[in-house]
Amino acid sequence: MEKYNPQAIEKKWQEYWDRCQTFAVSEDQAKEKFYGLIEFPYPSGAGLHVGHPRSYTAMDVICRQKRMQGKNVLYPIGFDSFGLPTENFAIKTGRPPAEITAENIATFTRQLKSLGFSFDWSRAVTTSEPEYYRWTQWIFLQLYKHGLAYKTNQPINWCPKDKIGLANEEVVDGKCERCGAVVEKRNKEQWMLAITKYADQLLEGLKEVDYIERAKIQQENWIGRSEGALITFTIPCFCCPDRPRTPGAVGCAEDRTLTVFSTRPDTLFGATYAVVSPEHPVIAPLQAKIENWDEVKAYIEAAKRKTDIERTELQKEKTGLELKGIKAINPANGEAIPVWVADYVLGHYGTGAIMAVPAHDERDFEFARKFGLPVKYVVAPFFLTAEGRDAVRSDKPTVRRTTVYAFVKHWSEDKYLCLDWTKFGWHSGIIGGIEDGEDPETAARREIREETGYQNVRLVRRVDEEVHNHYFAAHKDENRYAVGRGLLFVLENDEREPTKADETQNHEAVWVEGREMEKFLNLNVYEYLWKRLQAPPSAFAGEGIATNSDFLDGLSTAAAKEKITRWLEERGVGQRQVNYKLRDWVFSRQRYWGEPIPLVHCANCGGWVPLPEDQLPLTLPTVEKYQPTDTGESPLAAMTDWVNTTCPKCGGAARRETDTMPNWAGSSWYFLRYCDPNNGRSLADPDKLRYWLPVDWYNGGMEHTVLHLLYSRFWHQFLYDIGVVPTREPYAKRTSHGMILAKGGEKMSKSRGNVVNPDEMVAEFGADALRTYIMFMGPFDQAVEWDTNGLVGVRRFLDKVWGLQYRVADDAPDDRADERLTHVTVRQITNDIDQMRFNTCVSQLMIFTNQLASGERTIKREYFEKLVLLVSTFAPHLGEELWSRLGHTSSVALAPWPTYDEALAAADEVTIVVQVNGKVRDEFTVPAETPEAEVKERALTSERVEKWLAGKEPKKVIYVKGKLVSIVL
RNA sequence: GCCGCGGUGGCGAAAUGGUAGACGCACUUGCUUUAGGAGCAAGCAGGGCAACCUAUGAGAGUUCGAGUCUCUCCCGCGGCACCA
Repeated sequence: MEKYNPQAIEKKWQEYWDRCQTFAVSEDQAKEKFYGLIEFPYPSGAGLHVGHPRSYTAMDVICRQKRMQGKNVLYPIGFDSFGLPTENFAIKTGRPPAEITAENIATFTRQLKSLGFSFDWSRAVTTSEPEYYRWTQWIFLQLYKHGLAYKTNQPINWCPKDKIGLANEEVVDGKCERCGAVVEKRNKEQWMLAITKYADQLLEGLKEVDYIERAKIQQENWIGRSEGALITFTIPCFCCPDRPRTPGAVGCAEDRTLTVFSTRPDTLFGATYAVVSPEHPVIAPLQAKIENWDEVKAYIEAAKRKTDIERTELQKEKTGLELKGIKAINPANGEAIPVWVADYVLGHYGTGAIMAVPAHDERDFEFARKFGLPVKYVVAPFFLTAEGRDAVRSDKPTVRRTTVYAFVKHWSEDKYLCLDWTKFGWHSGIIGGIEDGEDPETAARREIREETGYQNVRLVRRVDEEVHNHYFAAHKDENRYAVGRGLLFVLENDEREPTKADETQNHEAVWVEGREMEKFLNLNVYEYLWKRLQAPPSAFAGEGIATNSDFLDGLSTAAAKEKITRWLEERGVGQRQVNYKLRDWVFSRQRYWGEPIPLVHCANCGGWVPLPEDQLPLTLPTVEKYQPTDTGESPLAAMTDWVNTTCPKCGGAARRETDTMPNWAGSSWYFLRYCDPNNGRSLADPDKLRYWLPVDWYNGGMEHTVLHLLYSRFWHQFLYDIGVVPTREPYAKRTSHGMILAKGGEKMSKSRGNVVNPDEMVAEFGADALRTYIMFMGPFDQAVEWDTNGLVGVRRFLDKVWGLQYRVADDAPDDRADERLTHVTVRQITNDIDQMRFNTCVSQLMIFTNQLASGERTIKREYFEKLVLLVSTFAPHLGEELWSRLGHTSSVALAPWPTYDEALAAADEVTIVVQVNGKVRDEFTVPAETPEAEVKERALTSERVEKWLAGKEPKKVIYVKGKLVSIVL
């Protein structure tokens, strides 16, 4: 008997796959295709990380299964080879990035091949190769020609020490990733891609794809769509002070306007001040009229000087300043409100100005409290009782009432006077109607006296907003629409008069402990008011019914939004507006190691001229120094003979663009190139794209679910719109793997010295053991900690599988237990792979193997063959070796996926558990098809159960087929 | 603060609302072995002599029955972070 020697067999089969091109595919119309994709690696100098094989093995298992199930499987690989680490290494060593990249790719290739992935290596792409980036440049030109690429002055991250523009990814906590200097904002001309034009499409497309929920949510949040309205306030002139402030009226030519964006235009009547961001253009022209200009100027300048770090640190405490002498006229009611400047309002979102509604926005509320600005409630929380005995009845009239809801605290103890309505099942505080001419406080005092007899109360606190409540009042046999106010009193002493019988016939006054109140109260209005009175004052940001809002009164938030927006539009002082958080994509990098932007600037032609497509690729020239120049331009800018060129349009002198593209460019379309990697005429042949697209299943890291996914979807949707690709969405399905952490739950990193090297693991335990262990570690989508001991255990399992080959005998006797477990296992693996439940797959394979290995017996060939087929997806080299030893001459990767029979997987006997009052008291085994009555009878007559029955007659006996009998006494 | 994901033995973890802890690691005992990160057999949540009892972050609820469903809270991780 030979020993399992992974090092030998793994090498043997890797050479076999290379030689036979086992995994090379072509478009085969007769077969159903499956396109599995993993994020291609960035070939860093550090080599492969153990995190890479988690994703690659998982997709490899899936692809191997699909292949065995008869699909034409494309599982490609490539290298995302433009990037900063290589460039930084080049700057440090003076070696050309292309050379460094080639070395790193060689290392990665060796490492990837040593792990036995079923990649189609013949399709490998490298983004830094001119044959590849020729098409990246081509796509850019299409974007440019369709008006989606433009150059603009844009603040960028500037490192004052390195004198270089930094990409967002290079800024960590507001500091330069490399030198630690605090990053400044500087304006620089930048190429931008108008991804915001695709915001709605990108959002819409998410509905038709099968992405894990959190990836969708993150994309939605990033796009950040919000619907609302632009509302124009007037900043009136000073020349005609007596002019009446008619809402929406056209005034003097000296009037200025201030337009704000709000998602809650329904709260317009609650706007008590307006705020502009420090960079808002309305401020400067008003300089002469702002009485405290010096102060304002200083504030604005201080805000400009603040770095990102300071802004985030100072976030807790809001600052701001009133523009004294300036007022803004609310277009809805003509009210003049103060205008403030504050940096809690962002210059780049919406219009850079807001109407502040402190009653209904937490941030405005906080600001208003700090600066003593008024708070006006215009939305009332609304409770509609739709179910139960208090549900509004359509056959009864609704009566409108104004009501007070009062809580009365005991004079010394923490308990409250409440009403217990025994007949109606209500638990409330003191409640009563407000009579004509009464204010809520007087009404509450009167009700307290009438309903409880207590005489002396003192008002402690009131809830500012109205509360609306629509319910059926059983004691009056009518629906009530109650508009109420909440008040909290404290009882001063125990002076009490007798109450009239007719006041108290329905309810009884009771004392309830403070901590019991939440449980005691069972009417939603009271529960709400109780919580509101316990908590510190705050804004009510929810939806409800408009109040104190003139013609909006009584409307729901949705209806009020609609009505006010139309009203504003009719008067030309507002309009519907959709806003996005998403901003255009900064596409320039002042770097060397990226795709050159194929444009030239021609003074004669008056601007940018694209290179003709037949002149692509515009190759990256060889430079001597990779160091950025003093001006912060790309090293390319120093190459005058490259920069100075002729204009393709007019033939005159022109200058090349020296910015390069960001790292995201090449990875935004690589999955298209895989479909036709050597095409010299187009980025890929349309027929091939039509065959392979969309990607059926794309797995990658959570860190790429926002930017990479969004950028590549944007490019793809654009390419769809111009007819280059056949599908609107690139990826039909997207999943994500959890990270592999070092022992102790830390991230693996060179500086911590806790990096696990896959090469060492392969050398010691074999690639198959490593792959299987990585799949066994834990749930695929969760972070897991590395533990080499676990790898030892998996290696033992593979040893055991290996050993089984010597037990196979064609004359082995039938064994029902083996047969059943074979079918159960095939069924489970078949289903679990698709659910990415790889850890339970491996468990099941272990259970199956353990059973076959148990005892001293021979095993049937059929069962072992099925085991080998299943194991081959996780441990392909071992699978191939055993498969060939079983006498097969073609690759196990191309063998048909094993089948199972539901009937043979079913148990012949089942264990029935007997519960008495929910506790397990006995169990017994019966044939699977035993009738219910018989099982119940056996359960009820079992000796152990009878002991618990103690002669009592069961109230209920529940039977769950094949599982349990539950007896309720 | 908001959003998302988690919390189960010494550890990684299993468990269509139906016997909690499958499978693996570590550990213990025995056999075998010149040796081993080797093999085989048995044990392994806690308490109790036992019958049994108690256990899935805490507490309530729904249910004949809850790790699983509902609510409230605590803790950990990840993302966003004044987005009007």
